Amino acid sequence: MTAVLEGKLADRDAWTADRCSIAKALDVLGTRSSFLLMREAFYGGRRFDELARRVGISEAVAAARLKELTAHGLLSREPYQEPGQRTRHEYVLTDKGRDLLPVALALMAWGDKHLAGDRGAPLALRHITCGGDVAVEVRCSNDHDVPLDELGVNVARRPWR
Amino acid sequence: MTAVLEGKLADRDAWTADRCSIAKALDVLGTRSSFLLMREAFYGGRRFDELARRVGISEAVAAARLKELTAHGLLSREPYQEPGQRTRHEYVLTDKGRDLLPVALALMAWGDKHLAGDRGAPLALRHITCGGDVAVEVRCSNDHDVPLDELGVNVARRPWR
DNA sequence: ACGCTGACTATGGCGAACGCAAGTCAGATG
DNA sequence: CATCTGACTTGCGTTCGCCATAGTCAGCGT
Repeated sequence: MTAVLEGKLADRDAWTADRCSIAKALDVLGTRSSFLLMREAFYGGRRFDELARRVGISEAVAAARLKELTAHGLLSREPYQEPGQRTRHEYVLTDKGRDLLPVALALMAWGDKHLAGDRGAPLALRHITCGGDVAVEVRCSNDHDVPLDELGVNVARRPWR
Repeated sequence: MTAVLEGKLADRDAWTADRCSIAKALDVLGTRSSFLLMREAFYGGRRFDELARRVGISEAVAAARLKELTAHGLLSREPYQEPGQRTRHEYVLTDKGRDLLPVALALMAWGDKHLAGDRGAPLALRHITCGGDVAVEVRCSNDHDVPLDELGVNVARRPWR
């Protein structure tokens, strides 16, 4: 009951996962606090102290993580000004950051299913335009659900040059 | 461009994310090495030294992480015996571990899109029963794709008692 | 000019994660 | 019985992530 390694990959000793995108992604989102800051960004958090407080981390750590996240391009630091206030900076999601949504929701769904206590999932997700429930799915281009044992893994065809 | 917080959640200060399933999931999968061990399990890795070597971590760390992962029920430690060999233990995916597939694939997809170098994604995923390409999607029960700004977040209706 | 507030920066300390190197232990093999 | 191998364990030192406290700095309001 695992994925099916095809082609060159069939010989497990002939390749290493050193270019693995999962590993690279984990280098960027290495820490709990980074990921939780992204969660707050999804929920609409923007201001420095608000983000730090909601995630429950010290300001020093928040500053460090936000610096990393902006350096990696997941958030951008934008100046803004409320009337009668001095100019400040807010942290807003970039496209790159927004593309993490499936990761966040997949993790949430897994936690809901396997880690939530007696009270079940704390949050419910809804598609606001149609009211349907929202889920993360592994699907193929012919609209099948793909379970692990039907998942084939290949070396990508090298795009020429 | 964020999720839409509905109901009680609309007042951001009236709730905390302390029961957040994302945070709980990150407590279990807190470290890079835990997650990469799960990746290897998806690829079919089972034996201790094989897992440690492929992930690129020391045996001491592998032992510690595998102990955590089995304690949390993501892997189970099963005895097995190859002919002419002594009995050993292998680490196999449980249902709980297998359910992490969407998380792993979502992370891989994100890395492929945003972190892969010139050479693009290193691996290609295929549905072996139909040949279609595989992707992770955020979808609603009426089969719409759900982008972030159409995602409504509510307090879950408490299942009675 | 002075204070206030939001957004940080600096310092010190702790525990967790890790690598490396060495040691243990069980059981099949010779 | 001695050896060998896979599966760990132990010990040590380093780095990393984090907290707590205190300090800085910019500019709006008075």
